[in-house]
Amino acid sequence: MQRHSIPFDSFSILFTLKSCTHLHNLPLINHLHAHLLKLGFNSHVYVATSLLHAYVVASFRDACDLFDEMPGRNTVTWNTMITGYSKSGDVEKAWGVFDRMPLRDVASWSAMIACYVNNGHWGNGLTLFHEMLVVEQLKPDQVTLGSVLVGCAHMGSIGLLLGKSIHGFIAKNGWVLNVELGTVLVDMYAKCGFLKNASRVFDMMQDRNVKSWTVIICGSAQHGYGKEALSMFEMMKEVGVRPNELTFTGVLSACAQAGLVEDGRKYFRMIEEYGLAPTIQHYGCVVDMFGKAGLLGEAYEVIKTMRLEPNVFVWCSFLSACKVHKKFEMFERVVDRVMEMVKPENDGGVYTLVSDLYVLSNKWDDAERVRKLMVNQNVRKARGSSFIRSGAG
DNA sequence: TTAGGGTTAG
Repeated sequence: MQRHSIPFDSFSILFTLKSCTHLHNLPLINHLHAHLLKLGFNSHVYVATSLLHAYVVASFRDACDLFDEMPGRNTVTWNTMITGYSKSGDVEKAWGVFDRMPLRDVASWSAMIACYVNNGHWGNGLTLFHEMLVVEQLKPDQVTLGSVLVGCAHMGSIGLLLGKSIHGFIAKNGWVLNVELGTVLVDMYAKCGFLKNASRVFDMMQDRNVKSWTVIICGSAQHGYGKEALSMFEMMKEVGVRPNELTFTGVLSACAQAGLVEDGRKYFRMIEEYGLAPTIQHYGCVVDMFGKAGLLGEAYEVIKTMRLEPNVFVWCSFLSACKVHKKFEMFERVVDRVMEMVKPENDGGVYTLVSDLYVLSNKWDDAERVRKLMVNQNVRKARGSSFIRSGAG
C-alpha cells in the first residue's frame, strides 16, 4: 500500500482526535471535523480515515455519511467500516463492505471474522477463517486468532479441537500470549469444560486485566469450584485490579453454586462499594443463592425490593427453589404474577415449572390449564418453523 | 511505519 506523509499541520488535530475517540466525545469530533475541512485536510485519506474511525466509535450514522463523501479510500478505510457495521450488529452490511472492497489484508479478514463471531454467527466465523487459510493462503496474526478462539468457545467439541490446535500453533511459533489472546484462550478452555487447561494458561499469562480474571472466576464458578472462584477474586483485588459488573456476576454465581450465603451477602453489598449498580444478573444470582439454600423468604424479599423489574430468569430461579424445597405456599403467592409476565417467546421453561408445581401441590385442574397453554405454544412454534422452512409460503 | 482488525454474561 502506498504511504503518504501526513500534513504536518494536522498532527495536533489527529492527536486530539485519537484521545477523544475513546471518550465518545461527538461535539469535539464535529469541531475537529470542521477544522480539518477548513484546512482542506479532509481529502487526505490518512486524516479522513482517522476521522472516520472516531465517528465509528462515537456515532456510526455520521461515519456512514463521511464514508459516502470520502474522495479517496484505502484498505484501512474499508476495514474501519466493517468494524462499524459489526459494532452496530449489521452483519449483512459488513459482509457487503468486505465483499466489494478492492483489496483485503489480514486486518480485513480479522474484522469480518470478528463481526461474525461477535454477533453470534460463530460457525460462519470459523468457515471464513478456513477460507482465509486455505483459499487465500493468508497467515493469521494474534488478532485473527483471538476472534477465532471466541468462536471456538461457543462451538462445543469442534471448537475445542480447533481451539487446541490454535493453542499449539501459538506455542510452536513462540508467540507471546498477550492479554487479549490469553484471555480468550482461558475462556475457550473454561467454556469447553477444560478448567485445568484454562488455569494453566491463566498462570502462564504475563499480563492480566479485569476480563482475564473475570473469565477464570466465571469458569471456576460454572464448573463447581465456587470457593476457588472466590479466592481468585480476592487475589485479583490484592493485585489491584478493579472488578466490573461481570466479575460480580461470576462471584455471586460462585456463592450460589457453593452455598456460601454469608459471602454472597457481603459481595452483593460490595457491588455498590465499587461504584457499580446491581444488574438483573446480580439479582438473579442472589435469588438463586437464597433459593438453593432454602431461604425462600429472603429470595422473595430480594424480588420484592429489587430496583429492576424481575425477569423470567429471576422467576425461574425462585420457582425452582419452590419446587426443590416444596414451598407451595410461596409458589401460589407469586404464580399469577409470573404467568402474567411470561410471553411465549421467553417462556424459558416457566410453563413446565409452573405445571410441575401445580401437580406437586395437588392442583390438577391448574396443572392441566398450564399444560394446554404449553401445548398451544409448541404448536405455534412448530407452525412458525414450518412456515420458515417452506420459504415463507 | 504513522489510520484500521482482538478479550469477559446466567
